Amino acid sequence: MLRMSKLTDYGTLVLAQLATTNGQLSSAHQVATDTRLALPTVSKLLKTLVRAGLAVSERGARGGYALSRPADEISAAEIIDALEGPVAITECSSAHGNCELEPSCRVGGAWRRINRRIRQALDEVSLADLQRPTAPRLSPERWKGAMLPSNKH
Amino acid sequence: MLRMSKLTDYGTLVLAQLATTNGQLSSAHQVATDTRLALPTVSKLLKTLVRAGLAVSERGARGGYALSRPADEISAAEIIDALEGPVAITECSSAHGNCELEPSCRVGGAWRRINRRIRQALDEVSLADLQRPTAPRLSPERWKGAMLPSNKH
DNA sequence: CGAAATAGTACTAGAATAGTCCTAATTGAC
DNA sequence: GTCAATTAGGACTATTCTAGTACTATTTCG
Repeated sequence: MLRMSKLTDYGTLVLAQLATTNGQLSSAHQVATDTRLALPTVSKLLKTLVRAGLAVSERGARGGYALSRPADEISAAEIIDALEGPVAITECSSAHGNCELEPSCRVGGAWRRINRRIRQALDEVSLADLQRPTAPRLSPERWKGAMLPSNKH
Repeated sequence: MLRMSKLTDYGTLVLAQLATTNGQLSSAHQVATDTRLALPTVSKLLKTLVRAGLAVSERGARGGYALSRPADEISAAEIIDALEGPVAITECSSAHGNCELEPSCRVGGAWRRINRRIRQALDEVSLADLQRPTAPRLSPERWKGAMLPSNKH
């Protein structure tokens, strides 16, 4: 279905959450609560995001995470790159040499063009754009009402 | 990595092969030979493509497969739809109601917009274009801007 | 009838994904 | 200095998805 993994999706939520704190540190626990995702998952994602340079962290008792840059300087493409590697709809879209069929493959070039256009679309959208709701924004009170019965995981 | 499955990739090769026969029937065996893919795999793909309406088949001793329409009337989006279901980079990109987080999700709308653009890119490319790796038929200017320096193939 | 071909479906093995858990390192507070 | 809170890193497991195979039934030509 040409889709991102769930973790990438969750990672976007995590980043969007960090974008709301205006540079202040949030603990993994805090982020997990706010996004309603399981703590271990959020923790894993945050580590990955730090390693990818999209977030920064501070250790210790009052440590936590924050965005490494303003939300409008982080693109959707970067987020996907960070969480699932380079965008490539076919295996041969990004790198050469892995495909035995390549010498006789007549369609590779076109997929690469399509890939580039997808990449372009993802480059043009920033985290700030992702955060910006299209529909009227829901108030925090409304979210509480939508709280799930059991947030186990 | 935001990618299609291998089968979709192979399916494109299979369709591209059918597009070379000018409406004449090819047996699964023939297609497998020409594409260098395994026969059972090709066979499975062809069945799927027929069910999706992209190919037609004729049974019996001199049966085989052919495209259901001219190659320039089959879009990349249709091929992906046929082989891996609707294009949807996130689970909530195509349909509502499956995501528990949706009530509190602030990024869904934006992913849907991105999804629409990707879909658009895939709609604009036909099987005939896919087959034509070096020279896209429709307005070459459209592609030139996006050309990267090291674009072999 | 028998050979050649597609149709349909069920199954298996392997890979990738999602998620959890444990231990170490770091920092602030008392 | 010790304790508690927190991130870092990695190992591990369970589950889901994908790719590929196999088998049986059906159709058609000669």
